[in-house]
Amino acid sequence: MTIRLFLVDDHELFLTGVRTELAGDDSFDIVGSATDVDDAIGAIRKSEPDLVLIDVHMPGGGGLAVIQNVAETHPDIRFLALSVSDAPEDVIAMIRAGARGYVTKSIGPDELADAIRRTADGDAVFSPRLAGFVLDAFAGAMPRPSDPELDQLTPREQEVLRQIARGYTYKQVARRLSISIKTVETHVSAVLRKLQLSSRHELARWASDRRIV
Amino acid sequence: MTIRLFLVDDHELFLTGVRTELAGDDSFDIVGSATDVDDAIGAIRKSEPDLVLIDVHMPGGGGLAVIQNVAETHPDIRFLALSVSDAPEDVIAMIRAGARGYVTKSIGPDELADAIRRTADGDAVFSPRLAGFVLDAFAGAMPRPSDPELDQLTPREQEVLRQIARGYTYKQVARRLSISIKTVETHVSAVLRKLQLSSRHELARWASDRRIV
DNA sequence: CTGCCGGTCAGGGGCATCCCCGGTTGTGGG
DNA sequence: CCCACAACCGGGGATGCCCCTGACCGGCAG
Repeated sequence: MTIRLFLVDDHELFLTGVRTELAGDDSFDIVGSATDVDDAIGAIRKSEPDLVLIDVHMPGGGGLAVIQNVAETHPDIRFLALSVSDAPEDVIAMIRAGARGYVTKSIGPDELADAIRRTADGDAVFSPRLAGFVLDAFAGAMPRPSDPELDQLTPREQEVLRQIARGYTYKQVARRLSISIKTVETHVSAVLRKLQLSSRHELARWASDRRIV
Repeated sequence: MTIRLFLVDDHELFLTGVRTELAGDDSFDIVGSATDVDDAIGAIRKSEPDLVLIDVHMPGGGGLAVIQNVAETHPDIRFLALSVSDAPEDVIAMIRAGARGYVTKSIGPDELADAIRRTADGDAVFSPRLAGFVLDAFAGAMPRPSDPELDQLTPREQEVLRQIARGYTYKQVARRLSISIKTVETHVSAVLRKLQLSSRHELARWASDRRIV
């Protein structure tokens, strides 16, 4: 059984690469390709492929827009995301939109062919580096990457830390959390001591380094 | 006269795309390719191509490391950077390292062929979107992007701003610049007023947004 | 010569930050 | 039952931050 494949990527050269590499394999039938979001949506609806290999970053909304549009009318079409990015935000966004797999462009031709086959079969395929964190992210209601630095803070201290990192003064934090200024000071002192920092400025840096906002 | 070409990209599929698209054109002779930094350096030294088409972002130092290594022994080999990124830092870094051109991967096959030919001829080739800012950056000894926000600050105020943005206290800034704390306060007040900000926290954010460090 | 501007500095006040000390309440484990 | 701990709340003090007013100097344009 051949897999009817559709390719979407705004880089023509990359498109050519995939097309060339998969040409020798007669288990694939490339029924079309597109280099921008609007073309992709229209052409996929017409050609009704089994699977769409789709780039994440494209002008006009990216792969996200394509998946969301096509899935409304054709929920049976599967999507395999293919991107240079291995950023958690991108992966999460694509999976949420409905992509059944996500591989980075550093993948080799053989692994790509295998990934396509397995995704078409119903598997969820991820590049090795991504697999771990995707499982973390979705296992049991998002139990966070568990930072040992952050874990030594009590829940309330973490809450105060987030507010301070956003630039609020003690007074503002107190009002937002409905506690007294003195309590905020207590928590901040504890946070600074536990994290070996000495001022709210360092704290703000520390937090932004860890994307806590 | 055929151009001896060497390809470097950690994405095999992209490599295939370029190779396939350029195969029909007999003005190019692709003498080799590599998918990582170390292989590239060795293979380029051996094959001595006229021009190297090189990816910017790669594990192990990226295209930068390749150019810097090869240029030491083979200053006659030209480099054309090819990247998904159109970030100024990347462009500047590659040009400084010695690349003779920089195009993004969204380029079409025909334009790529043309860019290679022109770079080999001695032209400096840039993707249209990049051309403007590259000229800005290098015109007349780097006269800064001249931020109108920053220009309304006196030189001394800008100096103090940088120190504050790095997280130093007034006292520390005073010592570092060999002036009194009161003078630092005066400058900071002026900066905050001119930039319509109200605290050193906002100032730190403002500065980090503009990469002033 | 007279302004004007950039850079320097001082006093004083208001508030923010951070630390020290102290305290109460509630929860859960030995 | 007691102890540890999280969360809450105080006083007081040292310092940092930010603003205001006012001042002095040197250079430069009108």
